[in-house]
Amino acid sequence: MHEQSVISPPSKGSKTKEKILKTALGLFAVKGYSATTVRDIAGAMDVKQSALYNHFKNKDEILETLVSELTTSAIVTLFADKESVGLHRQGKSLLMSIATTFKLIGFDGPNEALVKLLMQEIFRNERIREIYNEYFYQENVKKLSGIFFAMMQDEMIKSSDPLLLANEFFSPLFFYQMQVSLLKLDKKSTSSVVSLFEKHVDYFWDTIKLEKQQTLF
Amino acid sequence: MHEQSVISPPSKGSKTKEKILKTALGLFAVKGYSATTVRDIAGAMDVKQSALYNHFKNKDEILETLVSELTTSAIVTLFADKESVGLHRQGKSLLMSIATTFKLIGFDGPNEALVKLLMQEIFRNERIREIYNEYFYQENVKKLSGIFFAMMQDEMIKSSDPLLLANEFFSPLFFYQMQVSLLKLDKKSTSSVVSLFEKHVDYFWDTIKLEKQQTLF
DNA sequence: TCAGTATATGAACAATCGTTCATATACACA
DNA sequence: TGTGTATATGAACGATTGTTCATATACTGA
Repeated sequence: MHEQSVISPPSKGSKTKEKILKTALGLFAVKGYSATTVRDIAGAMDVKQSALYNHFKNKDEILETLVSELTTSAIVTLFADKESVGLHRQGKSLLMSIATTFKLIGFDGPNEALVKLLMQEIFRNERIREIYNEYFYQENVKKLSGIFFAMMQDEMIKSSDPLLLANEFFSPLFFYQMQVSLLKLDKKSTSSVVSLFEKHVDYFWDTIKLEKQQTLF
Repeated sequence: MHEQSVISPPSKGSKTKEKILKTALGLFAVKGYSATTVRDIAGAMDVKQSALYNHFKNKDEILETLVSELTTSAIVTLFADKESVGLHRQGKSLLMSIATTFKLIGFDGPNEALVKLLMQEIFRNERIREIYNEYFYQENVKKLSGIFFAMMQDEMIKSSDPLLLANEFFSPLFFYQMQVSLLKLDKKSTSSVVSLFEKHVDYFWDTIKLEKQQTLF
């Protein structure tokens, strides 16, 4: 997984390049891409703007690099890589861990910035829409569908449309995460929204669970 | 409800001013506010840019005017003005009409553009966040809470936290509406998402409804 | 018809934009 | 230590930005 040429020393890694990306991400998330100038980015890292062009051929390439990182970012991978088949057996606690992942993203600096960047540029940048739709929405909803389907077969939850269930579980999490982002911008309290993550899982599980007998945990 | 001063002739209404707003809204929705130039707006209505300054003192004022219109726009008023106390008696059909309102906004030109403008600028514009939060989110969730509370008292639905219910009902609608907007940008089919509006109401009502003949205690 | 007001024009402005490039400096390796 | 490569600098560029303003045109009411 070398990001550059094979010849370049592996110990290097171009520290400045990463600093540019980190700084640019922070600014893009706050001011938006087109309102952020190259001088803004350079100024924020105490460097002249011409220096950036040793690492990126232009401003667009900075955005594109950040966007590329989205595909492997934590904000699109809600499930641990386990890929285990029996994942659904965890039942409610699996749903809770997914909800927690959603929640934590809103409180982790870099990931929070990525979400803000995504939300601001998704209406203008087709590539971002692609990544969002394919890696974030479709992929996760599909996985959720599979999990709910398996839960139905194992008679853990009531029988219904797994895809609908996946959407119904997913969309409030997305919404609550956005609410948290917005509240934090105005330094308002997020506690009431934060509690909704857990309440959502509680409520959701209560509505889908099938008690054949009392065999919980 | 005079929009201007009391002295100005009521028959007037300044046709160009409205055309500017309409044109600007369309461009802001597609390119974003800061990427849209005054020349873009003027050019789109076949006029020189200096002409705009007879109607607005600067570019910001155009945005501010559009933002002000948000408060009275259809996208924030999900409920008919009826303010009737027995609204909750409509039961499921009330929820369905709210969902339909959400759905239709995504297919009505001006409202769709307003939604896109709102979503793009909400992270940068505190005023928009205020309006969104107060008029759109808080107001509607509060009304929904009241409706669900009344439904509980009338034993139409199961007893639970009305505010949580309101959020659980509201957030998927918001999410699905955004999905439709995104799909339309790439001219993709929206039918599968569109069907989720109705499915959401069906599913949601099924989980909350209380069948009278059921024995409690 | 004419005066007065409202709107549109064309040209220009200062500021800022992204980008280039010759040059200076720092750094790695022999 | 010296040499070559990578990175940073300063200055400048052409283009574009929002905005102003004197002037021209269109429109209204008497």
